[in-house]
Amino acid sequence: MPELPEVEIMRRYLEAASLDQEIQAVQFYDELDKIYHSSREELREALVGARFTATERTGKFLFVQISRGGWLHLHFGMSGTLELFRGDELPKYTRLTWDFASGERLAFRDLRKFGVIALTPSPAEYLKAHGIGTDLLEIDFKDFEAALHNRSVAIKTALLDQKHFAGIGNWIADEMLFDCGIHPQHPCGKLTSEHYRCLWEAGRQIVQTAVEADTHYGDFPEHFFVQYRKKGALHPDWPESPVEKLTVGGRGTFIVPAKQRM
DNA sequence: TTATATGTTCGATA
DNA sequence: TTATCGAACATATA
Repeated sequence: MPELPEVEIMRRYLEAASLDQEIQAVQFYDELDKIYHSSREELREALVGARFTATERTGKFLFVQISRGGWLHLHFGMSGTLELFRGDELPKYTRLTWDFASGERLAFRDLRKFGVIALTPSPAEYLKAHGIGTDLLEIDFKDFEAALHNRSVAIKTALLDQKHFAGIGNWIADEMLFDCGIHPQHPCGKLTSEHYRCLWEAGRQIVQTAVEADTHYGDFPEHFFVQYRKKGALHPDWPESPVEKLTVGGRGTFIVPAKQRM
């Protein structure tokens, strides 16, 4: 579930669950070591006996400051999530736990193992090394437009690219394009300034609404496209134009054909 | 059995 | 050198 709003909710959850608690142990449950981008030894050494003291987030990239120095980076991939628990019964798909002196344990769960757990000297350094742009809520319209206006790729592909602005994922991209009545395969650079303006505003509004609803889809407004994001579904504003599925940039993409013409 | 899933990275190609 | 495309990654479920 992790796009910008989901990661923001995770950031708040992690703060509430763990800030300023002593980390008594770190335990590893991914036998492939797939998601540990720092070694087990480095992670243990950096974290055991330390505390988390602050958090930061850019797009889908979460960072946790370590009292002893340095930062921990968390990325949730396609299926990562955090869950607080107690005792020996691990939540399903737990890949790592931080065990606090209080007896509470924080699990990093991740069915598909596309997540990342890594040490880094600072968020800025990590983001620069990975070519990640400004958070979607931070970028101003001028820079947003500049990042899009001279490109030839499909607009949806450009929205999903984290290089210039970060945080948009598959469902938010579809939501933005639906809001603005833009076909996802429309060449990015051929849109008008009004289109870019609409996308910029829609992106901010969608993210803010999703965060306010705790990313619980059931609490989203009825007109949110994500609620009808499946083949054949009928959006209440377009009952005569069933949702169609296509593939754009290798990603499943849903549109209301009558509203989103090329 | 085959396709798909809310993401990123890497190699090939233009 | 830069931009774009497609496959790959690991696992469960329809």
